[in-house]
Amino acid sequence: MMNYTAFEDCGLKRSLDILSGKWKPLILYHLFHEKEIRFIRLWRKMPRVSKKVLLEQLQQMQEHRVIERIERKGFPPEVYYRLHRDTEWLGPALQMLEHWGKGR
Amino acid sequence: MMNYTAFEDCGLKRSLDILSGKWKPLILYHLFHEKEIRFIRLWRKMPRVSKKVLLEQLQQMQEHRVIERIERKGFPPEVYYRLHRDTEWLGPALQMLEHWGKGR
DNA sequence: CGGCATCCACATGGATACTG
DNA sequence: CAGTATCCATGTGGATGCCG
Repeated sequence: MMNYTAFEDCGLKRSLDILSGKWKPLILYHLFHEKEIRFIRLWRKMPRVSKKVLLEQLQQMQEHRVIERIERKGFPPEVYYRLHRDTEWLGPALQMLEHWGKGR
Repeated sequence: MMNYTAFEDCGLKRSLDILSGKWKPLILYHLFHEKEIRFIRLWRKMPRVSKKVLLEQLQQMQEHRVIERIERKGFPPEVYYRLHRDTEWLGPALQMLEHWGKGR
């Protein structure tokens, strides 16, 4: 078996804190599909979240460099979100979790 | 890039719900190290959790087949916890998360 | 349209004491 | 020692409305 000493300072906890929550996995799902998605469109895909909460989740994910925010000036405003590069390479791990999760 | 259609039914959300929380990542950490650990010993390693909460977390993890509970009859009672086999093969994914988490 | 400000409900975690 | 029962604090998510 592998050496799990790496868990010691619990980056694991930090990751899980960052990626989990009521809506973040769903957001991740959509961003893995669309690469770049406009806020209003993302919101329409998740009709059960309030705008406030969706925004909060997105902001937290920005702070943790899970996603990036792209703003195109003008009126009405246009804001897009996309995965951060660092998150893309996490894809395989997330897919394992996805697969594992289906068994429960 | 990979095909992330697998996220569709959001096993990802289920996994993250199951593995995250205030103490579960820590519990996982200890179990990845010790393989089989007695309740009281685990508790002493996590002095800031109340016994009640620790027990709750362990029970939930049992229900989701993340860990197994082993009881050795007698008095005083002896109860051990260990990772479920299905969780062990998740190790690599968790290590990626561990590594990724350190960067934030 | 994207983002805030309020106010609020409820689930989750916590302190403590008790039992077999 | 392992597990339960109470009671309680608080944070996270939610409904709604306003603003540039």
